[in-house]
Amino acid sequence: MKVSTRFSDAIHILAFINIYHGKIPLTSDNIAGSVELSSVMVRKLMSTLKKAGLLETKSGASPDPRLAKPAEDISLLDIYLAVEKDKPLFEIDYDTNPQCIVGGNIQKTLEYYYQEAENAALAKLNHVSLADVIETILVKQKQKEAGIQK
Amino acid sequence: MKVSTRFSDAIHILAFINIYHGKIPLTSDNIAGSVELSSVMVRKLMSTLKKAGLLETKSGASPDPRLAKPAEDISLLDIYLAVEKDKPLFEIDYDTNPQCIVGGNIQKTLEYYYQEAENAALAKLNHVSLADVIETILVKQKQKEAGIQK
DNA sequence: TATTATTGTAATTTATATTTTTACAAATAT
DNA sequence: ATATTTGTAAAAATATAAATTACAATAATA
Repeated sequence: MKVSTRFSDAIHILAFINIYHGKIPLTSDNIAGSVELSSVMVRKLMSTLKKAGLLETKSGASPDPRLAKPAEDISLLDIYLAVEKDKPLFEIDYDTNPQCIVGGNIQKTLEYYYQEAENAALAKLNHVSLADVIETILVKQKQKEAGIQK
Repeated sequence: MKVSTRFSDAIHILAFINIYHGKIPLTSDNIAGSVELSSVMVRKLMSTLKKAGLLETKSGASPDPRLAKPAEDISLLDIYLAVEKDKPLFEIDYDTNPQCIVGGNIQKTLEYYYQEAENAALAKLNHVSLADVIETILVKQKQKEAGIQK
């Protein structure tokens, strides 16, 4: 399939809103111009983030979206779970021959080991806040402006 | 896109070969019957596993594929890297507006944090061997035969 | 109050990743 | 020799995500 960049784009949207709040009108069109996504996709993602309690938005003219809580209190895991729900990090093939010893037991076996790996990754995401991401973005921008290549 | 189950299927194939070696003819067609995958896909995956040094195969009639080393010495990470190569666990949207502070710096920022999370997951996979997986499958099969539901 | 800008959401279309199918030359056992 | 099977490529089918189109609902403002 097409590769999904929902998670990456959701972080982008929240960082953009936090950085540009009060500086430019935060319409879905302006945000879409930075993410280079259709404004409909931006609104869909924002709707999802709103339902997850990470974002507050308004309908109609002069919208003014803002983070529902401080960027320090939003972890990358919060954002990941908001947009990916229970999508597994490692996919399991559930369409196997149940008559076979392997085909009949591989799913539950892999579920266990995959879960361990997934938990380790999500725990790391839980230790990174949106504020960390924004700070890193701003540092990289200053480095760029100072002519420092990395 | 269609969801890829390459990793899951590759583990299945290796476990199947290990368990049924010497018991039934290990043709790609027989293996495909357990994985419920086309025999062409099975041969492709086996070809990939062979190139990665995990499997030994023969062409022609009476093929006799076998693990290239003991199942204890093959980790799930070895298999993952063989079939997924450098495919990232978390996708980054590289198509953003480079003129924007966020769009111009988000990729390198996320690469860093995503890498930490990915490494944590892959480290867990590195601690699980194909032998562990096979043992778990055989235990689950015995439980099933004993009428124990889990 | 009428007008304008924008959101929120659904339906359709398009793009693209993955698997399946088809095909066949090459390899090997019998 | 013949039959079986691999290894691999090309084309078709399938699945999922994003883009596009459309429009009613909402809210600012002239």
